[in-house]
Amino acid sequence: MNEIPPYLQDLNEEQRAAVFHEGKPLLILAGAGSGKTRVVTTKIAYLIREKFVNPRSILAVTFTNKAAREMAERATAIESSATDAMLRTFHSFGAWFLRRNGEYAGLSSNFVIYDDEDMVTVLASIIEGKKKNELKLIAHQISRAKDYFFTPESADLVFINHKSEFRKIYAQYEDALRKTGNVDFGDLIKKPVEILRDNPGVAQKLHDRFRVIMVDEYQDANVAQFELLKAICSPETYVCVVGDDDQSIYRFRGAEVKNILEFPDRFGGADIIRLEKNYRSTSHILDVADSVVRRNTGRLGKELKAERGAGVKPMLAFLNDQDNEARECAALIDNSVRVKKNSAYSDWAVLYRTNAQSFGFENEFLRRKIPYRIVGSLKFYEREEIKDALALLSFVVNTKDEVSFRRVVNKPSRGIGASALEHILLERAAADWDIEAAAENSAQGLSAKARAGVVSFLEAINNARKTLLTPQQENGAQVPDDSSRILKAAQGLSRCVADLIENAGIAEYHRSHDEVSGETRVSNLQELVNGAVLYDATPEGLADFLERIALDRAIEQQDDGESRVTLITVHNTKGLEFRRVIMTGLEQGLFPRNDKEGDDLEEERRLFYVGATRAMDELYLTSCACRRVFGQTTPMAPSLFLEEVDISKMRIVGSPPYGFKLPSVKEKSGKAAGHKQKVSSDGRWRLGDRVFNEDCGYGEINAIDEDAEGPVITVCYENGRRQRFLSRAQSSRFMKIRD
DNA sequence: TAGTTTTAAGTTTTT
DNA sequence: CTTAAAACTA
Repeated sequence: MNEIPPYLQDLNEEQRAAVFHEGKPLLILAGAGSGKTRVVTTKIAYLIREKFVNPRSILAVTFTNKAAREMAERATAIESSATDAMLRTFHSFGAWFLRRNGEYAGLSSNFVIYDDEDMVTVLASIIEGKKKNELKLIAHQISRAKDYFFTPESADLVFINHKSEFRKIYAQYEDALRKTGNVDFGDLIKKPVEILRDNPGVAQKLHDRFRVIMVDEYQDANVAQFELLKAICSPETYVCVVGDDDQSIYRFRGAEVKNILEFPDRFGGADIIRLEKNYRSTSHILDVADSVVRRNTGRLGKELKAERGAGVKPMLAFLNDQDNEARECAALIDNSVRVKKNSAYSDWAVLYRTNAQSFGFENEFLRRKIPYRIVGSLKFYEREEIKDALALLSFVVNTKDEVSFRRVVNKPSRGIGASALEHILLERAAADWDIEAAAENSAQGLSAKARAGVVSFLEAINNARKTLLTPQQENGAQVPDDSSRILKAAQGLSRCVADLIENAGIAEYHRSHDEVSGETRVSNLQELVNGAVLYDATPEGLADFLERIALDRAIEQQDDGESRVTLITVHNTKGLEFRRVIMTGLEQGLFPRNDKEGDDLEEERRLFYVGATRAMDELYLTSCACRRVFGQTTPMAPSLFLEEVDISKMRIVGSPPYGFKLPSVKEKSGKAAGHKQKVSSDGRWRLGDRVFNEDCGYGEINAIDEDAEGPVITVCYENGRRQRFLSRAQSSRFMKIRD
């Protein structure tokens, strides 16, 4: 027996088996916190170091950029040459492939990637008289179709939308998209599969390059991604996928759990290794998470064993409203960091179901000076001025880009209205679908005003292109000495981007348009410019920059080493862990979302499971009695999950709203617990009495305390409000109702 | 036709 | 409370 190298020593038996495994395809079923990232990164290092596999022939695919980065970091820490392995998301791999082989699908290497909003613009250009919401739905369905690898001709398209109209629109959309020379997200997966299928030579080259392929979070792969995986694997490729069916949370995006179930069949009798030892969470936390997800039918089922002991019980807090929730979370964190020696802000994460919920926490944390960072929050790249600037850049890169052209041609106002626009676009057919050429050729059909506008637009584009192609000229640097190269590296693309935004009048447009918000918009543009600093001032550099933005919208958080609380959506936490986690907003309609049922409800349960299993030491759940929605306070019922959860493993604080019965829990705990009584000392009130109040409606007496001033009564109303009052101060506005 | 004011409608989750 | 569509004015 060979001696075991140190980096393999702390692995358990199953983990080690997974790392050493070779030959047949391998499916690793890895529960939450069972060390699967560790297995993948160790395996990469092991293959390079012990099996002399060329790092360049290893491909590891993940679902988020963050996961890809983390994986690269950890693998490189063990084996430095792992830096040459390719670690990408599925989409980023698809883009990488298409930049090199797009010609086989009629794409040039400078395509840009359309987001959902751009899809809607394309649809709007081919369909008349549909509202934006309808177009959004169609765009969504086209995305789904591509996730399932359906073409406009596929018979199965009826499962997405049964109308024959949809088939027609999908076909027209594909046609319009092709003319722009660009791709949407779905194409990044679908087109590579088609190219590999139709061009054996291309496939052969790829098969020669990648001998080892690993997929992380495999439960989130959709049908098209599964097809891509098959297409990049040859019989000689070693394939290893890692996943957990209980953590599949992207069904809405076409993820198919059956990819996991069918993997052994589809990949010729794969070996299966289960990792069922959880090293992350204490057992009470796991029990709480498991008690909810076990209600799901149709799961592989597994016993996750906690290796860390029982720990403290998770806490469930019933609170009044979202302001209360923000304050309580802030107080909890602040207190913990202040009091406990071993608690830092960075140990904490506040989880929520929707991005919109982050606002309340941000405000409160700012007020209390609690340092935080927000993960995700796509808002920045959705701002109008940013989209304008990016559209301008996209058009410079690809002058067939109709979506971007429409967006910026008349911004600032150049007198080019709808009719002029249509005229220019009609000229495209004679100009090989190049819009810039079409605009040049369209002069005679336009009004004098529009003609002048077109000239000024073309000028701006041309200037931009000149700067991009010959960026060094402005320095007059004949000798390419070190200092000019350093200068170029430091300025990168950002100078060109800044010039372009100025010259094309985007910045001026926003400055003059609205004095108040104009300045913020211009400073947002400046931030975009700063982001371009690392990229070359060349068309390729620009294309790289745009791709990064399209595929990885998480704003680069500067790591100043300060310890910060993490604010994050539950979806975004996948693959992360925190010592202390607060899952907020456990209310019916919010989490789980609106009356989800069947498979959708099961997905929400898995989401709960993912969130809860992020916690290592402490888990807190909050549920509010009411919440502001559309600016109006509306009553909320506690989440269904709070009825399903194993309550014996939790501590409860506060009392649930009117009418909600926790399964087998004694009355209420908390402050009043010590001197709780059935009847008030003045005999006026009885615990559990129904009462009516003009302002709040029906309610129930929830607690009776005795004070120096006499009895204090607490009422919970059906609308979620709660009220405390002195018995003797109560007037006739209150009516008692006997059962 | 471009820009503003009024009115109606509406909240997932992400590559 | 915010955003999109419709209606309106210069």
